[in-house]
Amino acid sequence: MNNEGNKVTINDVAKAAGVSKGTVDRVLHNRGEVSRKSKEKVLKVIEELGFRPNLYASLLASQKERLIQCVIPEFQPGEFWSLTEKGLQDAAQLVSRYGIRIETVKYDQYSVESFRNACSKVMDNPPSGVLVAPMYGEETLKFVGRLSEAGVPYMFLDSKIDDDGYLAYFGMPMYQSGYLCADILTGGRDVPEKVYVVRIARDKMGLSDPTAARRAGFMDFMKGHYPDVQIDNVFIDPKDKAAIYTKLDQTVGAEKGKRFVVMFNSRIHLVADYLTDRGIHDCRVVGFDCLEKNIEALRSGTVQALVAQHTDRQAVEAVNSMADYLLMGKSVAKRDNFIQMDILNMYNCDYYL
Amino acid sequence: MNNEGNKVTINDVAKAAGVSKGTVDRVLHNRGEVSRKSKEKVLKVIEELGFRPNLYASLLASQKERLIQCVIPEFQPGEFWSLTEKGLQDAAQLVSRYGIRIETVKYDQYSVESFRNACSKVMDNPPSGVLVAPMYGEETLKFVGRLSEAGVPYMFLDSKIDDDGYLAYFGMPMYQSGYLCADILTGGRDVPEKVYVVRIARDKMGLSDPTAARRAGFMDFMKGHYPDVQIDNVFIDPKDKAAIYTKLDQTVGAEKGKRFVVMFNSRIHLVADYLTDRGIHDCRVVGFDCLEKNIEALRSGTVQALVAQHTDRQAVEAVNSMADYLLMGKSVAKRDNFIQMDILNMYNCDYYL
DNA sequence: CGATTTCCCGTGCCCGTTCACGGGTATTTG
DNA sequence: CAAATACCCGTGAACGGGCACGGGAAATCG
Repeated sequence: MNNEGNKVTINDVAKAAGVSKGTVDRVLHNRGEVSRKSKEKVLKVIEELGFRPNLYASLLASQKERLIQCVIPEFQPGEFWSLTEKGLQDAAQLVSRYGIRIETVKYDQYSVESFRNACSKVMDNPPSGVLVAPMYGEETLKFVGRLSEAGVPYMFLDSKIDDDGYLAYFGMPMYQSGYLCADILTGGRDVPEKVYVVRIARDKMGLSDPTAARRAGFMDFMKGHYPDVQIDNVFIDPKDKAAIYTKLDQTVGAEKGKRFVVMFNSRIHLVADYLTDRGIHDCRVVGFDCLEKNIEALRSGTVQALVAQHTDRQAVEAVNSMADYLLMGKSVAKRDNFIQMDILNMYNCDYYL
Repeated sequence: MNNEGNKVTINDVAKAAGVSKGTVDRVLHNRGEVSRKSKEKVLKVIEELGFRPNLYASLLASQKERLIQCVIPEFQPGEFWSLTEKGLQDAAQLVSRYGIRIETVKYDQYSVESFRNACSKVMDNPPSGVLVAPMYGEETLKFVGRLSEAGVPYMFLDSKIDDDGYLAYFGMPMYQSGYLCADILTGGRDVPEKVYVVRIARDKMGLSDPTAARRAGFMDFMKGHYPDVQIDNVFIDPKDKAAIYTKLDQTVGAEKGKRFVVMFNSRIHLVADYLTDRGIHDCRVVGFDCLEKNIEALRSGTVQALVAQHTDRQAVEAVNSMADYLLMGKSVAKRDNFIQMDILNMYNCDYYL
């Protein structure tokens, strides 16, 4: 019906419905000024003829600019979120020719205040669509509430909040990533009696740890497969560089022989630096995320494996489906999109980007 | 210059160059009838103003259908090439709105004759562009020669032939994939004194083995890291199902204790079936490619890891860049595109597709 | 030198939608 | 009953590029 040489134009519809194309257009974008009778007739004809507006003509004629705003945490070059930013930029280029502009609004992930400000900034001048990487549940709920009121569609990136107005979610299965990581760390090897779980992160007061699910997956795997292994948690505040070394000296560095080390956020390179400096080579080290510094640690052999996700691709997909939605009202195929988990080691990391 | 609100139209260019838009258009699609002087002037102005034709206007005006033909081996559902086919279908949907149609022409990879036929079929009605997954070097050279003559641009998929007229190549780094595979098979484990390299493939007379480079990478790794390990080659013709079992009984099945098994093509699931049937559970098995049957073997634990590539994504990228080329004469960024190598195990395979 | 050919180039319509504008009825108001 | 007000609806000019057509100027020919 609407396949192949679909030559049905708005004029055909108009003629068949006994009205003018202006009226058909008004019906299509239901912007009123049409009698109930005409509207029904037009709708029926559209259905019968299988009319689908020509995308090109439509976009050519309505040169309106659309804006997608993306709310993500701020970052230093090379940090985790920079890959997301890169994806957003790539996507921006792709959709720019559809008259869609991408803007990122950044916030300090350690400050609710800052997140709140970012949200207000978005609301000041409501865009056509919003992508948000949420850290603060409560605040995010308020934010998306206001978006809904304003009729602005939104999607979640990376993390998801318990809400049901969102159009789509793009992220990683966190629990499974922890499980996978545990398998890579141990798989088929003689496992030492002690495994160090290092956490170098600022305490976000009152904020749930985004890697908590990952940790849970890891723990469950260990409990199931190696119940006797002792797991040492090493918690370090990253403010003080020296503190990291001191703390690692007391734990990982204090022991001899085969040890396993794992981290759940993206900062495994800090541990790698430590191990290199101290000349420790008998640790099996596994971490997360494809930062440049982590890759270097892979290449040098200090870190054996990384579990990574193409957060850039994730961002691209999110922007694309938002664009599809805005441009042609096409709602997304899957609401929750889990991106693939990649295992990187020194032999395949060079082909990753 | 050409970023943001790029409002430069063909009329602006015409005015600035002191010609009419007709002339600019002729230059753009270099269809002649333009004096050398005008042409240069126009080209210069285009560069200076950063003019990029409006895709919509262009497509709206020239409603011509373009056809991209893809020559790939035929396959049974679930086999290696089915993923490529899927990618082609996905891509077809994406570019259909630009008036581009995708058609696949399949050939029997064990018959030169069949390949030759496929090529003639393409030449009978030359398309706007061609993607080809070549198996026969000589024949492919003849084919692309004829394509060049006809002015039809072409790209290579999966394998590359020694030729220099191709627009782009999308594939996997074969040698490195073998290296990676060896690392996964052995990495950090006690390695048995014997490793079985199984090859279940029809002999393509006179045809070079596409997995040869992979084998070489594997061997080099082993030579470098485990020079004392004996590597047994097990070559089986797949015609006879029983032959597979017989041969495996004589080799892999004949031994007791920890053994390693590896295959370089996509048929590791055949070995998995054998091992399951015989109740053998102490083999470490690593193979290639994300077939449904291979994934099942991963899930059941018979195969421990797969090295895979997103051949679907590879196909999508190839089609996209061909489309970009055809639509806007944009030549591809990278000529040789190596796709990432993925490591799959039972914990991440469910998130792969 | 006039006639013909070649080489270039400008003009104008077309593609299918969007949307501002203005006009024509039916209804209400003074 | 004329005038004002709703309420609907048709018209036509964009939007930016593709391309057929035809015509003017220069070069070639007889």
